Amino acid sequence: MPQRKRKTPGAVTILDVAKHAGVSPMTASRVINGSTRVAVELRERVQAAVRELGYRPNLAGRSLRTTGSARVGVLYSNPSAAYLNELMLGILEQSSLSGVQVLVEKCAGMQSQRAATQRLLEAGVDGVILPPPLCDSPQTVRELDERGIPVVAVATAAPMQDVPSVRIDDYQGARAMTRYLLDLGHTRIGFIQGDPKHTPAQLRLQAFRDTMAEAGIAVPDAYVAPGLFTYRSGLSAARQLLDLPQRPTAIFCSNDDMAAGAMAVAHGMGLRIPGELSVVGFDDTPVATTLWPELTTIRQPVTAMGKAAVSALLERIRDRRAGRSREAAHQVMKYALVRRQSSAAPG
Amino acid sequence: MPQRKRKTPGAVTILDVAKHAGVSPMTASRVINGSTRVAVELRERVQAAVRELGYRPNLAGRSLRTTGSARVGVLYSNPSAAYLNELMLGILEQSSLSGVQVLVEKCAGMQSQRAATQRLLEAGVDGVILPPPLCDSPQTVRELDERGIPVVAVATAAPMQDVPSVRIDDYQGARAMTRYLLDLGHTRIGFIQGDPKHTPAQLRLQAFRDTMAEAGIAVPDAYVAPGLFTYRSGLSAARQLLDLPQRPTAIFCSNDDMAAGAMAVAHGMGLRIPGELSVVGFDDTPVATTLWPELTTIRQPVTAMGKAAVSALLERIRDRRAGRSREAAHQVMKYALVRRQSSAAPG
DNA sequence: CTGAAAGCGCTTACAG
DNA sequence: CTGAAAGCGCTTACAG
Repeated sequence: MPQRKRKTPGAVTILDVAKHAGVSPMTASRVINGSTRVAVELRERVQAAVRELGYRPNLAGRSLRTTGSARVGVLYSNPSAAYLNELMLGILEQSSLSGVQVLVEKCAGMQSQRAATQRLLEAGVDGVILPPPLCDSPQTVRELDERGIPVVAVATAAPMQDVPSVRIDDYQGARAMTRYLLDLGHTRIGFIQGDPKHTPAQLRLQAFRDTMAEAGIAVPDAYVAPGLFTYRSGLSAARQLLDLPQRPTAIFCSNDDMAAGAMAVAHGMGLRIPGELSVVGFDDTPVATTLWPELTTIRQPVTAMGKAAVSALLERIRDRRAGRSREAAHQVMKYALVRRQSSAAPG
Repeated sequence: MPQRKRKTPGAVTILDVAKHAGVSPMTASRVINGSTRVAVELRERVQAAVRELGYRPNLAGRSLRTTGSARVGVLYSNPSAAYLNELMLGILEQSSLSGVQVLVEKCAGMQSQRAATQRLLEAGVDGVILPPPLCDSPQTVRELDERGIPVVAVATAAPMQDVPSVRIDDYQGARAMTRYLLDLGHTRIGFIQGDPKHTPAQLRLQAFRDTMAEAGIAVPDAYVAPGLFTYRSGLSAARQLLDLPQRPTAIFCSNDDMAAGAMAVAHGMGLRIPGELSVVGFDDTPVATTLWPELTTIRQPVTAMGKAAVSALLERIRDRRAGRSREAAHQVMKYALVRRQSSAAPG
């Protein structure tokens, strides 16, 4: 007999599992989704069948039934390319897992932001993810909120009460980094600020100041240089700091891109890193490991945050469709201080 | 009446469109998918309905019917983090659009590669995407092929006859870059090779040699330094080149990461870029715009290549399921020479 | 605790 | 050229 009915390899469905285990598809579904209300024996038979058949649920089928047809928008303005890349990786990965579509809109300035929001709405998105710095724009959040579109803010340091957020504790992270430099023996520590409109930037600076004050070390005004999170702004800030008569022995940059800029300046001036100058960053984007020496920084689990943002948003969307209403969840992910070769005790 | 039946915003289905246009869902489907076999009048009514209702097809529903349940594997070994990030972005984006699932496996060395392949097969993937350098591993390709798993090779410079591939023309790209440096007036041009096991690396070197030869300029052996596509290898290669008694006025690096390394060395030696040394790269990853000065490089549309790879693989999978067999398609994407600030006429 | 029925949104055959 | 029927794989109510 010609193998007309032969399944393509890998096309094991939940019906195959059910048949193989001698149960109904429903029972198989319950086991696979971890429902407790299944007899132990049946559960084990289903689990065995899943293993033997190599079953993997088809997410298109699942999401068609559960989420219905969800669409998630991402509205961003001008974050670092590397940061956005990593975040999008997480967003797309989770979207694919959850079977939702992703629409991305870029905007620059308030006017183009209204237009971008409009495009997202016309495309029928059911919720929007706001990466920094838009996560801190009350107008943006309000505009979406007024139209009944759920929002999740990513990496805001000042989460709004009723807007779910995914973030790390920027204050504690910057505090840990400052302590680390102090413990190495540095006392003349320069700081390059991030974009002051961006709440994490404010918090990182505050943590730096507080930690220095607690250590009883005065920070001259000239030791805190303005920056905008861009490489270019890191360059000029570092020049400012390194041209001081009494220059710092360490520079704490509010992100990795600015640290890359600071390193370039130091290299240009012939300063050895970390021998004559320690440079540390924040975020741990791919740039950190491309630099030489590799950058000591605070690891922010950006990809995981992207995934978490999608999950949080979907939960919000489902609640809304079901007419439920819950308090906004604020997820604080773990940061990590990653020691690499760009920092050492002062020479 | 309580709005029990009210649709959630954005949940416009093809049935809504059909009703609004006064046709059957099938006719609506045909119009939406661009079938020509529809009367002009009906087509226009459907198109109007799509516009007015803001209809967007639900891809989960579509893919459930068309692709069935496809799963795509990505098997990679050790490419640059930035390169892989960009590629994955394209792969995930297209997968989400096509409603297919993505499974990613990393391997290092032959043994772990067999294990990774095994895991992908057990997960029931219907096809595998091979980024560099695995795209050039005949063993890997053969192993998958023997089990009847379609493969698409990304960024191989030596596409195998019967394995579909997505790539740029590395030879022409490297040729264009070499010409560009020659046209600027450079004659002492150093070259940092990529991993010699990687076919694009071979081709880029060959193009460099050929173009120099055509220009009648001899390339001393010492001007071609070995590298492995890593930042670290770029560092030592650049040291080698810049320590020569008669050092080059320009360095052509086989990728951006190595160019970043070369720049660091130049900065460390106090060489001004591009005044005293031009540095150029290849790929245009995010690193290129993070460096200072920003890097002149060959733009490879990596994200688009990721999308194209998924599409090519899906086509292959569908053909296979339908029992069709076609010749393997080899897609050559456009590169672009991006002039930035790291290159200039010799000082 | 278990299962038969129905349907998520879409498109592939199959009739006209 | 157009449409009624069926089904992709899964899970949500609804009965027992």
